[in-house]
Parts: sequence; C-alpha cells; structure tokens
Amino acid sequence: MANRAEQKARTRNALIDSWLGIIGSGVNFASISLREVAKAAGVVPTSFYRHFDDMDELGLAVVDELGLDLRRLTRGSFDASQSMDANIRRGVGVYQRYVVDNAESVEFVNQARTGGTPALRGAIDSELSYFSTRIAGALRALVPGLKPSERDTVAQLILAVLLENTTALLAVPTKSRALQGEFRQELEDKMRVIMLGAEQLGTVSSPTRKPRQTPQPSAL
Amino acid sequence: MANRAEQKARTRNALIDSWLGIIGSGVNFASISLREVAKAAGVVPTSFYRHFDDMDELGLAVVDELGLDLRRLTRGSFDASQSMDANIRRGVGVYQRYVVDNAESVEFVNQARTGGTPALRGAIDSELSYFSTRIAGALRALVPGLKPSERDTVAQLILAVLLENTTALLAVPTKSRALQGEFRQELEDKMRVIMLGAEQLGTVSSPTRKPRQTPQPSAL
DNA sequence: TGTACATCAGTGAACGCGCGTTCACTGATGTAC
DNA sequence: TGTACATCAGTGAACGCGCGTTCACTGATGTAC
Repeated sequence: MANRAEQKARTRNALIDSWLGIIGSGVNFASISLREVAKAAGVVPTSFYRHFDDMDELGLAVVDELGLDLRRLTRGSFDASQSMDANIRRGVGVYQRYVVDNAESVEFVNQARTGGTPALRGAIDSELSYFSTRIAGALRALVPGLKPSERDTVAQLILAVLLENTTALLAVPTKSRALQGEFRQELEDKMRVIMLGAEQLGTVSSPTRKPRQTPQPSAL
Repeated sequence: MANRAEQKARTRNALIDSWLGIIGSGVNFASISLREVAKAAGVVPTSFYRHFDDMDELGLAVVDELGLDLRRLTRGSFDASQSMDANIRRGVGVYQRYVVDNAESVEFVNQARTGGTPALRGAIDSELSYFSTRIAGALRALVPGLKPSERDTVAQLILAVLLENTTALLAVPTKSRALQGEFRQELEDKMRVIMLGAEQLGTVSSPTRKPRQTPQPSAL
C-alpha cells in the first residue's frame, strides 16, 4: 500500500514538525537533542540518520522551505501604481500574517540568525540578501529619485526593522485582535518614518534637484 | 595576605571571563556547560555554585554589567547644541566602539535577546527599554516638532537599526580600518534616512504647521 | 501472474562520554576574647 | 599579641542520566525475469 518514498517523506516531515513543535514550546533550538526529536516523531534515534546527517541539516532544510515562501511572498507584495501608504500597509500585513502563521519556523530562524552555526547563519543571510534585493527593486518604482546605493540603504533599513520587530511580534498573543492591531499600527508608523526619509532623500539627490524648503539644518 | 572577599570576587570574574571567552570562540551561549566554564576558570565544577545558582544567573550578571555601561554611555552621547549630523556621527561612533571593545558580552546579549530564557530576555528587554527612553529624550531637543508618541516611534526605530546591525558589526574584522569605516558609513547613512524622516514628520505634525512643499503624495 | 532477489527505512542493543548536582571534607581567612 | 573557635571558598568522589553514534538486524516494498 504505502509507497516507500511517500512513507520516507512522511517520517522526514514528522521529524521536522516535532523539532519545530519543541522550538514552539519555548526551548532554544540549539539545546534540542536528536534523541528528543526522534522520540517526539515516534521513531528510534537511529532512524534520524536516514534523513539528516545531523541537527544542522534539519535546520538547513527548514531555512530552505522558508526561502521558498519568501520568494512566493515577495512576488506581488508591492504595487507601484498604488500609493506609498497602501504599499506600506500591504507589506506590513503580508509580513505580520506570515510570522503569525509560521511562528515556529520564524522563531527558529530568528534564533539561528544570531545563535546558529556558520552554515546556518550563512544560509539565512543568503535568503535575507535576496529579500533585501527585492525590496530595493520595489523602491526603484516607489521612490524614483533614489540612487541605487540609496535604494540599498533604504532596503536594508526596511529589512532591519522587519527583522528586529519579529521577536516582539512572536510575543504578541495570536488571538488578540487588539494587540495584533496595535503592533501593526506601530510597525506601519515606523515604516512611514523610513519612507518619509527615503522620499526626502530622493528629492534631494534627484537629478531634477528641487531645493529642500523645510528647515533642516543638518543631515546629509 | 589575600583577603577572602577579594579572592572570591577574583574567582567569580574568572568564571564570567571564561564563559565569555568560550562565547567569543563561536559557541552558542546556550550550549556551554557549567563544567566547561569551571574547567576554563581553573576551578572544580562544584565551586561554580559558590557564585551562581546556575548558568542563567551568570548570564544575568553579565546583562547587569552591560546595563551599567549603557547608563554611562548614554550620558552625554547627545548634544542638542550640535548639528543633527554631528549627533549621528557621535552616536554611531560610541556604539561601534563599544561593540568592538566588548565583542564577547555583546555577542552574548545579541544571542540571548532571541534565544535566552524568559528571565534573560526580560532583563535585556528592560535595559533596552531604558535605552529607548533615553533616545526619545534626546529627540525632544533634536527634533522639537515631534509629538511624544512620534518620538517613541523614532527612538524604537533607531534602536532597532542599532541592534539589527550588531550581528553584522561583530563579523567585521576588528583590525580592518577600511571595513570598520565602511560599516560606520553605512550605518550613518541609515540613521540619516531615519532622521530625515523624523524631521519631516516633525515639520508636518508641528503646532506651527508648515505645508509640505516637496511632492510626496503618500505616507501619513 | 508468480518467483527470486535487491533495496533500504526503521529497529534495538550497546558503547563511552560529559553532563548537573549531592555530599562530606579541608584548610586558609576572619573574629572574639 | 596569642589562642580558640567560626566561617566559608574551594575540593574530590560519586550518582544517575541522556547524549550522539556504531552496528548488525529485519521485514516490507520494489524490481527483474
């Protein structure tokens, strides 16, 4: 009945899901043991090796999955024909929904970004670089005045704020519409400050240079 | 000769330093064992308990030390009589020097912020809240037009960008003036975007409301 | 369709190891008189 | 200053435990003919 490859894939998923479940219960991903994961997956410890060389490989598999999601999500999350504010709301909404719906995987990546092995951190960095590039691409249409290097700066800034707020978001009760809404509001406000700065920067450095008319004696 | 309290403090410091040394060698703080730390400190495992109940308490001690540094550093890191750009350069400089000079402690806090026990994360959050409040306070003089809630938003934004760039800074070779300079430049640029946004926001929401004269059809 | 053989996901016993924690101890430092 | 006692930082043996990894195995699934 059960196709061999299918059964193998099922066990593999059980290992990954068990691992994520333990992470979701509040344990640091680095202190979870292979035996613990195997046991939770209803499989003997030795079986683990039929699927992964070690725990690091399991982590890398999860990063790969998230990478695929990222590519899917960034397609069509920006729309230059709409207002900046609409784009901010849309982007923040997509991000927030994804984090809430994939809390365990995101929790893992959030930990591994600072505490993972070099291989893990490298894999995560590479996905995030891709993401940053996508944001910079969206900025070309959204804030036409920006130079390429400025787009990179702003893209990294946006990414930094998203990532930095992930820990806080993971702590917001999923069920509380009020608290989730409050988080969303605050994050949108932060993005608005950044985009105000980006637009200002774009106006200043644009080829069709317009004088800044609001009194700002300082930056740049 | 050796005063008993002094000797005890010396051992305590040896434990902390050994622990930080292991962290500095690239090991995740959560996977370092009590026995490992005791051994590196040249002391028997049982001795550890004369100083800390468990490893978590050791971590909390380090957080406390960093908290003191933070209070010292934030005194006089802003100067409303100077230009915004001067303040940015000063703030980024202080931050960068501190991270480079205290790489091991900062590495720990950077990991513990996402991967620590609830007690550890709580202690760190509390220090960072203090820091955020200090930044918001500095903004009162620096960008007078901002409403209190806007100052909070901008302060959190600044803090997020500092924290988010810490992992990257920890990976920049300490010795390379060129790479350190490049990092500083990029971080300053990010801060400038935020402050441009903040000043713009302050202009818009100020009681002496001036019309925005640069064409920005969107945000807020 | 039936048979004989190959594959390989999962098993279960066994290993040596480092772990956190307990306990009663030692002996130098500190204190009271 | 000298003596007798208290304190307590550090010791060393011992414990039971869960760890990652090895190995030869089993038996269901897959394949060749």
